Amino acid sequence: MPELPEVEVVRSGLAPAVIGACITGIEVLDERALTRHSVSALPDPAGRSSSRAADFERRLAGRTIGAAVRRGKFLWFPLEGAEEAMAAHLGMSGQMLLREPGAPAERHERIRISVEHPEHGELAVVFADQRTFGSLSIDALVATRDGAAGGHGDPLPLVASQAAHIARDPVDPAFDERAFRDALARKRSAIKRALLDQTLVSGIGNIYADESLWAARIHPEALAADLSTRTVNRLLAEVRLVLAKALAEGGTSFDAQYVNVNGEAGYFAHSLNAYGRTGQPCPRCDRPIARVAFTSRSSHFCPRCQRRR
DNA sequence: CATATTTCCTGCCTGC
DNA sequence: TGCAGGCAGGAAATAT
Repeated sequence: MPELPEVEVVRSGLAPAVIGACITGIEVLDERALTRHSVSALPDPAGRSSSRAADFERRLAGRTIGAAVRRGKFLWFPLEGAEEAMAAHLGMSGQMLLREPGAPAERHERIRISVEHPEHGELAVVFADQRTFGSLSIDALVATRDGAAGGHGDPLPLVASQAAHIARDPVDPAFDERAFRDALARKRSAIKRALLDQTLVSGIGNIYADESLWAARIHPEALAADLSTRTVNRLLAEVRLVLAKALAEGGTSFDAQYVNVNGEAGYFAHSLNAYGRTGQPCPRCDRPIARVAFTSRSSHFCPRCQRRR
């Protein structure tokens, strides 16, 4: 559920609080929140335990955060004086919350990182995650293939290794539209599946895929390769409009799953035209929105506005 | 090689 | 009131 707009709300909310802050404490309450963290190949100089939690804590303690960066749904926080970053993926239900030092544990709190900011003083950065699909990690920073900035939030051409294999997102100035069109032309799968393929374009999940296809009047099961260049361009334009509008409204919140760093919900759920509106009238033509199974999830679309062609 | 399916997880909701 | 089953789904792993 946290897709590009929601992750960007988190990034921009965290940025002023953590950039320039020194990490003074790390508490790993649930090691499942470190499933994507690889224990360093280098031996611990002090010969301490090499559990995920111990390795994560050791490599983070005393470090200063230099930036807050996002590509698609991936976040990372470069650590000053190191070729690595703390990376974060919110998965389905991950939250990053800013709390006062000593604040009581959040429901589903997995990791707490205490920081000391030169201007804002002490703060707690809390990673909470109900469904545990999200995770934090220490990640190497690697050079970008195209030499452009790694993501939004840092001009350096470096990207967290976990996010290095995914495509840039559609709001990235260095997003390669031609490469995207060419990749779609070679795909034998449906356009909906292609929109969710983070190696083609990143940041889009089930909600914004359905909303973008509705806006562009494209059937989710239309074959990607069948779309004309003009249609793909229209789709990209609608994707960008939908993402920008959702960001402006603070993201989509259905329940307490997605919230900003202060625990507040976004408003975009009220602006959805197709997603989750099965049986309700299409805002364009009043025909009931249809729902079809799509792997283990659903696609929502208007059978009149979105013809398979 | 490309594409499709399975897996991880918890909490809410529905139906019996 | 209880409880099984369905559903939500990002991305890596596994299967076709």
